[in-house]
Amino acid sequence: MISESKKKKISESTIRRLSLYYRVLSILEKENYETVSSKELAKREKLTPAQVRKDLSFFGSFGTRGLGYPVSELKKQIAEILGLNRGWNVALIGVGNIGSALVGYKEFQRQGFNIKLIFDNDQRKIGSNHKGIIVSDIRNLESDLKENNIQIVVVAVPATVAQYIVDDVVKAGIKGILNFASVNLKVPDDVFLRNENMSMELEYLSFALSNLKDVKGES
Amino acid sequence: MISESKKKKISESTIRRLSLYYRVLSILEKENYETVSSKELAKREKLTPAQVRKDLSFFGSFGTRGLGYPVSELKKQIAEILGLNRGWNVALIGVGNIGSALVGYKEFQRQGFNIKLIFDNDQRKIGSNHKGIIVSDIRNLESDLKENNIQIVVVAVPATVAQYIVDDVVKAGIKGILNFASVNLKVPDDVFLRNENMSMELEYLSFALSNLKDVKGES
DNA sequence: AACCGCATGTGAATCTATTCACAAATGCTA
DNA sequence: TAGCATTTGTGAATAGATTCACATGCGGTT
Repeated sequence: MISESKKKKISESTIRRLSLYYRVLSILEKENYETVSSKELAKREKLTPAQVRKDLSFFGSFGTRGLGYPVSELKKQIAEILGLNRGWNVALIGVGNIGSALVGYKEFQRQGFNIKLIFDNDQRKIGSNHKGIIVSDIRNLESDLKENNIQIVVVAVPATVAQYIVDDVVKAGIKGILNFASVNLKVPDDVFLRNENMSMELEYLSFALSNLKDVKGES
Repeated sequence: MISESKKKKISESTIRRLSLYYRVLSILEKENYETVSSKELAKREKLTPAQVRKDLSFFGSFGTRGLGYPVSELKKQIAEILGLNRGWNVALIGVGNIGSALVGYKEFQRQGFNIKLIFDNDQRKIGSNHKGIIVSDIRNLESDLKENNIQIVVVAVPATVAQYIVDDVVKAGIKGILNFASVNLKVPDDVFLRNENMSMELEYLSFALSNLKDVKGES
């Protein structure tokens, strides 16, 4: 909101680091820090101070020379940038292994992601109660998503059906999708799709352990 | 094993893309493709042909000019590079929401990651059976890890205790750790730590949806 | 009110990753 | 076996991200 002509494009890495800063700031706030330097912030997430300052500088100048950044204020600013304090209506599709875990995942609520609807196609699951939410029939997907003003959909269905599901999700006008299925989904250009590929990090470990020589480590 | 003096360091992005290639090749193999071009491979994971060729070229030359890459052979080669066909003994710590989901996550076994041990500190969970594995007492962590020749540990415990757990894991001589707790863990330089931060992707979506203008989308 | 120490904010320099572009090699066909 | 259509493999060029380095400005102190 601050700068009106922001034509600079922010890199993905910067955004991901904002998430990290946000997390650290939450902790610092609890530890009653008033201010924090880029040096300290960097140390806590194993980054460099210059990186921290550069990242933040894309969005404004939040610090005070000689002092550092005001913890609570900066946290608020980053929440604003990331859109975390507006609250998001989320729907989850698929109540299998991963789906069930996500329903109970506290971290999501904490960040303003509220799971409002859960879908499945299994008659035995439909109607059952998961943490206070009744599982809906996938056949009502499109209308339910619209009626409940859902903004983000989390897909946790088998890879074989994920594309069909996502096609329907897109039809319902959803613009943000988080996919846990291990498959590359096609969506229109105006839909944001992010993939959570849990095997990938294990495979990275596998590679690192198999090639100890030429690898640094750390995510 | 092929080249002896591989002093070139492979970038993290390249390794992550190898995972993607591996996934596509598995599918192509099932679809009975004999060969595949860098163009087709690229299309299936929304990358560029040059990127695919460059990535593979770091490890050798697997293709045939004019023809493309032999699907099964390349898949085998990538498995070798990533260390996927040797099989890994994995231990899971924490049988909460996420931990339970991971025990049943088929994708892991498929890639050669075999969960051999499960730990928890909750007396009600210890001794119980999860998909054929009896939950062990966290107090036996160090000895159990050693006795069972565990190579990779997956940490799915609350953020507040994750560092203590990891310290013990490191003491047991484990060199590969996958962390699901939302906290930055400290480990020695010779230990590979990867973080799976599930909120991060949602936060990215939140940012993208809040700033539709200056964002491209896609993970 | 002048000084000192500290830490930000940011252009410039460097380093890294991606893409380009083309020579080299292969299979196929006639 | 010669020619054509492909597609690899890779240096060189480009684009992008990170780090450097320092002028700038703030707070505290005397």
